[in-house]
Amino acid sequence: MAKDYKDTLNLPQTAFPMKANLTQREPEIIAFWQERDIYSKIQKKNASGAPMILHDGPPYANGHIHMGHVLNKVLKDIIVKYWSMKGYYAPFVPGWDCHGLPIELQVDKQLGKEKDSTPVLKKRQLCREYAERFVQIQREEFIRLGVFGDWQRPYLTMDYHYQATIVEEFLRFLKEGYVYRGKKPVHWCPSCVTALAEAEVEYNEKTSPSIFVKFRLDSPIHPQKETYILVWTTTPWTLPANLALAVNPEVEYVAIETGEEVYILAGALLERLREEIGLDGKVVRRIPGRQLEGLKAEHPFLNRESIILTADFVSISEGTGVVHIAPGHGEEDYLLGLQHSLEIYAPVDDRGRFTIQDYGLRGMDVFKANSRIIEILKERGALLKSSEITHSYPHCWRCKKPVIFRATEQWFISVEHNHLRQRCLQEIDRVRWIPHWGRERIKGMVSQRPDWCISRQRAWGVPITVAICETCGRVVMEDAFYENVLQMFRAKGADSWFEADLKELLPEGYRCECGSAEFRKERDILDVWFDSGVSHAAVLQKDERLRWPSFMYLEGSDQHRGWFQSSLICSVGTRQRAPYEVVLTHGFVVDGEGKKMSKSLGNVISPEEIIRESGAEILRLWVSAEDYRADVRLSREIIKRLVEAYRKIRNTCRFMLGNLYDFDHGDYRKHLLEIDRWALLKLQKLIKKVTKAYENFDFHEVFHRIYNFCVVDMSAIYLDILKDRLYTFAPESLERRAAQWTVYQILNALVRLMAPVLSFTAEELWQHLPAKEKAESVFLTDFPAPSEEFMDEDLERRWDVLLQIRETANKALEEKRREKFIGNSLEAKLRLYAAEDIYQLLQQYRDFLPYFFIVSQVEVGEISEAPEDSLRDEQISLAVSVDRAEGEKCLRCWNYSPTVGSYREDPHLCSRCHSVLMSIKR
RNA sequence: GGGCCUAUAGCUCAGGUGGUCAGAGCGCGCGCCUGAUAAGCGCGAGGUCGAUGGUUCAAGUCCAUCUAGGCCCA
Repeated sequence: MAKDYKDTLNLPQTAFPMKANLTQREPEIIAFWQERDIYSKIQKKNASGAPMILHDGPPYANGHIHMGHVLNKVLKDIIVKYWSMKGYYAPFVPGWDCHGLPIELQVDKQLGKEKDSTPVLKKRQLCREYAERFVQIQREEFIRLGVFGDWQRPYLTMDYHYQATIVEEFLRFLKEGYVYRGKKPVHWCPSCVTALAEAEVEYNEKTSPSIFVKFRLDSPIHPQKETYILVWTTTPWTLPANLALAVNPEVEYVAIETGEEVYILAGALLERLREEIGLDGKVVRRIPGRQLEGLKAEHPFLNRESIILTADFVSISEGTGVVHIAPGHGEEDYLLGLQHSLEIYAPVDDRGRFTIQDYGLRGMDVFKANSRIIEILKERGALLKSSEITHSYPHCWRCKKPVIFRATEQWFISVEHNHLRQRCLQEIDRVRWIPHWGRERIKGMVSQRPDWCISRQRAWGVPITVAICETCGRVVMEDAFYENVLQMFRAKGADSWFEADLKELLPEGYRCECGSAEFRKERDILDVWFDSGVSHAAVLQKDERLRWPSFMYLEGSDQHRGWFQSSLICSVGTRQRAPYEVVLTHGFVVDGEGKKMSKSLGNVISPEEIIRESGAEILRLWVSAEDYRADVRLSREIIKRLVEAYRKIRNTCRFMLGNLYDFDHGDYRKHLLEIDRWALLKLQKLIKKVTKAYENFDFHEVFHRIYNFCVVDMSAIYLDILKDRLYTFAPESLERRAAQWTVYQILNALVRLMAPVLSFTAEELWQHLPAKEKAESVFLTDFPAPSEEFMDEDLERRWDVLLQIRETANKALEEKRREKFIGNSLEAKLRLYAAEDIYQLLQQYRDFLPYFFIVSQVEVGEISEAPEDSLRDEQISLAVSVDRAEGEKCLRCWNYSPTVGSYREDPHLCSRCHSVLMSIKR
């Protein structure tokens, strides 16, 4: 029985487990961070560093977090951690958006029948409790992701001081003349009895009537026959509010003559309408749209005239090319109405019921009234055709019922006042948008957007704190009054407004300019987008932890219309500049096929299930691996791949750690072999690339670089080759120490490079990393900097060639393995045949080559000597052939050597191992 | 319907200014090893670069159209 030499080897030893068991370990690491208060220590350490403020956009305090939240918060966390390790002062103060309709509707739902009888303050209290609950839930969920931040002191838009700031900012707009009251058609939900913001409306399929109506022209173009202009609409209920008809000035219209009548419509649509509504008759005239302008038509069933106007928005892609205009019931109608001084007329009440007497319409629900209107048209002979169509129609995002467009009294912020729109556009040009197209996107929106409707007729929000004269309707503009309001808000929150007595807030004896002393409180509340829009003032400016303006806002691309824009308007309007220098946006989370995640498709993957199955670290890896500029895909397969990638990175680090168990921490840089220098060179290049990737927010490159470094440079090349040296050399030999020193440098840097992304694993590794002295947490260390000492381009060039030769050698070895000529590569002796440069290179590395190829022996010859059956690399004129290694297998190092058998007491040892054992014994 | 965006192997990603740019890693298949072992190593097979036209001597790479998908808006 031969001796077992295993215990004479230096095999890796580490307590760092191969199996991550993230689900269990992550909470322990979080507890470690919390107990040691690492976040605060980071802030203290960087207190004097240059500020880099990433201002957290507040998620809505409703529901559990989903993948979109994960993507967003982890991206922020990666950036903040990177900045922090770079020494910048980069605190992270998370926030929540707490007011608004969704929460109020949840509370209404819980209240059931009592919702209408519940006093407003009671309801607000319930809303507050509801929001509080989800703030706690989401906070825990965000912490669970390993996101660093001041979680004990987040900002909430319902905090009293925040609410006070909302009022303060609103008053700035008021005092500077941006705020006005006006009638304007807004999305109105008759079921929720409120105006809705754009963001509160969603488009779903709906079946509507599709009717063709004729309006009789006052001035017929035919001597005997009446002339009618044809109109198509899908909202018959808006016809009572019809005040005009619009044609496109650039379009050619035709008059066609039928039996008794003449009809006018767009020429391009004639053929289609012949089929669709059975229009017959021949064209008797062609009329440019602009010539129709100013003509007058009769309302089909009311005693009113309808003037013909021209408008560019009239399209000839459907209908008749003539649009019925009701300025009180449509955005474009409204704008056209303003231009021509039409009344903004909307005879519909809060609950969507008609307020006009005619035809018994009063009190009738407008959607139900459609059929009645159609009947009336039929009776009046004004209906040409009636059918139904299914089309995309706006619905209330909460109650899911169709909404109407209805002119009501609302509060607005004018985007034209003081050239606000222009100033915003200038700021947009100054800000850096990532990706760059974000600029075009928000620019398009800002240049198109209408005035901001900031009022809502709901309970859960910050009231519009104005007092209005009962007599003349003037808004009180008295500073003392507003000072009192603000004092009250700071002390008692927004609820106080609802119970406050105006008389106590107004200066004693205060009278309106008109002489009246009677005032009423405004009851409308502010749009929640105003709440979050002023976070720059409430948080960045007032919170001593932060600075105004911020460096970066980072949200999903939907926020071009949302928070990026409301923040911009709020900040430019009052402070002349954007609250951010850089805006970074990410796409949306979609499934493996690129489809959106939805319950109905059944393709939703929740963060909770991934964390439960694989750990939050896998989610973090997912965030960094994907290119967030486009939509981000998530599927079971993607997670599976990432789990495997994670294991590879972890195991590579574990192996390095295992080989450092007895490292003495001396400085062995003077004793490095060239391959160590090569590994360190690769490390420097990695540090440079990864740093650049972090700087450019290209996190998927961070992942790919680190991963490839682990897989290729380390695992497949350097570490594989290093095993012989680490295991078989004398523990304290300079060669082995040099290898350990190199491994230590690499691991120490690698851990910090990955820390912003793989935070849990980096911390776990850090705690296992042997060192004389080290920081308490990996996050209290500096981000690695490349060392020029190891940048050696000549070395790199030589090694590129050597590695190419190694590939060819591997192919040759594989061939022999297939033939069962060898198994382990150590059973082989390689013969390399090369010419000129390559020959010289190989000669130069002669002694190192067996280790490099992990074979027992290597011989180098001239290319001309290469045998016929050798494997050739055409690119570099190289030939490789494989023989059995000479000598016997050394039972210690497993290399084959003729020296095995030379030692009587150890007949199975090679000379190298023999001398190692001798030295150890000594 | 409009604005912005995306589309390279099964997966995640590379591919300045058009001319070895069709790549990497993973996965998969086939082996080796058993001293990183629920690990490690090697080799191999995979793509008409979403589709169709066009510009050009030459196009994933420029232009147009279309298809699919996403966000926002109507």
